[in-house]
Amino acid sequence: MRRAFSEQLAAAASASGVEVDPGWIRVERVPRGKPGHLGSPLPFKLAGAVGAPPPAVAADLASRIEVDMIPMAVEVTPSGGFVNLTLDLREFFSEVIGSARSGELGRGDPTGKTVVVEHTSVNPVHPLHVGSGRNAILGDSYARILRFLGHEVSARYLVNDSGRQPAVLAYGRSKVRRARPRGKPDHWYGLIYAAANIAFEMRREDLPEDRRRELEEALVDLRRRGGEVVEEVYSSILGDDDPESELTSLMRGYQEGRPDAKALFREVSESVMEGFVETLARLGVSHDAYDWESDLIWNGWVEEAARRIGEAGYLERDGEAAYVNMWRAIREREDVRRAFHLGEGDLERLEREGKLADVVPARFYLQRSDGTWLYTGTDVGYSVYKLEAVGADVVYNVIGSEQRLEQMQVRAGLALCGHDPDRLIHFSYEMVELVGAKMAGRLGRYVTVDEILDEAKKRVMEILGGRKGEVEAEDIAEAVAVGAVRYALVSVDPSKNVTFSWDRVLNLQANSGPFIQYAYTRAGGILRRAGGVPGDFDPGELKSEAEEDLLMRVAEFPSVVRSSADLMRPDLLAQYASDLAAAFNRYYETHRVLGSGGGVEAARLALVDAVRGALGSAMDLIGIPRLERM
RNA sequence: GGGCCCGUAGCUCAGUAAGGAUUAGAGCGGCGGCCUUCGGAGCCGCAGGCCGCGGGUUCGAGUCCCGCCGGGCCCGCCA
Repeated sequence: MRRAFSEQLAAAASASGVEVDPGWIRVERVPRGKPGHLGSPLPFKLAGAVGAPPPAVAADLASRIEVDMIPMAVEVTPSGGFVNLTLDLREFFSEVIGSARSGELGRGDPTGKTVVVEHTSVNPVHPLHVGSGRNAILGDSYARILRFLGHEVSARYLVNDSGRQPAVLAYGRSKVRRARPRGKPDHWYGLIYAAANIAFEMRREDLPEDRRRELEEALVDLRRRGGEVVEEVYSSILGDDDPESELTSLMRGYQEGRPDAKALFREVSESVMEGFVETLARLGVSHDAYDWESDLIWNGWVEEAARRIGEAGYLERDGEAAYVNMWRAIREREDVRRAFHLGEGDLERLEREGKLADVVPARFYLQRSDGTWLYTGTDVGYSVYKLEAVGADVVYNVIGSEQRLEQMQVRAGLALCGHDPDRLIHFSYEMVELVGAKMAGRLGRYVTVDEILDEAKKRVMEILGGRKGEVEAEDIAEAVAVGAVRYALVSVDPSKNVTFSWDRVLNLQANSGPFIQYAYTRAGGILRRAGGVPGDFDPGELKSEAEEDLLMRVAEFPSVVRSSADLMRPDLLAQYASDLAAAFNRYYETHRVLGSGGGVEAARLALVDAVRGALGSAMDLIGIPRLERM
């Protein structure tokens, strides 16, 4: 309908001598007090070209538009410099309500496109913290959104088990072979990893004094949390003759598939992953597949990628180490320039200003001189795997903004393997900071997703008091906690850094997950007490401003879903859900539904059901659990 | 040093993608009401803003362009 309106506007414009692209025309909701329902400021744009003042242009355009060609439209009126469209609200509402109630509003037909969303992908060396939580929740929400729009979505987790970090953990683990994990495995291994990592860093000869102090502080905290095990890992690595080369040989052994290394690494990584899966399941985050980095190496995908880059003529060696000659590639190939988002002439400009090295490092290393693969190398292999083995048309990598350069390098690698780099898209988000300090997994300093969920749940239990049976209270508290945490992490624009605050995450009032859940249960409550919604109703009975406003918001749902997908902004849906919940609460305070009688009651029940449908869909897309009672 | 991102009430954030019909909106915190016929995890009101600063483009700029200031990130044979 909006499209039909745009097309009519474009046709009218062309009749008066100006060609415009219908997609370029803005159509928005008309503010209160102005005529019509949808309006466009197009006349302002055209005024210059036509040589007439905007109101005259508006009148001219309005007179040329064929109202009959626009579904559900009754009238077109000029209003100042705007052209406004009046809808047949009865027909419009009847359609919106119908599709909102069935949950189909905004859902896309199958597109036949396969889309990979890689998200979470935390190295299995310490528990999930708020930062990884943001990734998991953004990624999971985005996967849900794309699925809703009709794409075949495969959500995937890259288990990074072959790099230096897992090797540090495995090495630390080897120092306390007999110890049995206590508590949740990812938390226990997190302590070992941090202890080992600190030991490695402490041995560096050029360690600056302030860094040493920081490490010592972290160690004190670790000892307090982990006791003997921490101490043993730390002191035995400090006492080793040459832990660096042992680490290297361990890593090489694993990448080559040596049985002893394999047993050690897999034991460690698999236990940590068990902990992750448990936490992610609590959050309602799911993956269709876990791809192990080591498998990609053993199955030859990584080697194959390197081979193709070599075949293309851009793989060079520095001893055993292998790297891509990026400058030559970017000079010679348009697709590699595109991988770095460089347009026509950008390269020349960078070269002229001597800034090429600042934007594009000359060498992109795939392999170390000891023959082991770097993360960057396996990532190129993985990207090829996603396109060829998984069959993705497009891949979204949900990865922190600090990996922006690496992601462009991988895109370049993909181009050199013969694929269009634009099929790999970096869904970037900024980091979560703690108030006083930065989070540092390597030092064991983080706020974990588990403790946030537990704390949120505890607070909800307090509010629930004795109101519910114990089992029911548990379930409700868990669902509310999940809603609170997910909302807190999904509701901020991914491009902004967020400072972690307990107040924000544990907020149960307006502008929160629980606020949305509450509005949803209220709507459900009305419908439940009514014992069903009459099949027949007349939307003409919905006459008040609040009702019109509420329905217009429901009607906006499809375009919000579309925007959140196109812009990679799941937060738009969180905002939408919160606004719709608030509008519903206001409506609830001022309009009695049950007992309003006859046709009015039937229409209001249908409206409530429509709100419940749209709100429920929005909640599903950002993973806020629907609750019937709370 | 260079590149990318961010800078809106005391605090946490919407609004910037496609500049428009507002008087720039929420929440938290503060103050005051609704002392609950559909569930009060709610609703209503008050106080609180040179939209970082300075230029420019435009009929119109929080939104676009340029410069500056402040914060974050990247520039590893780490991930």
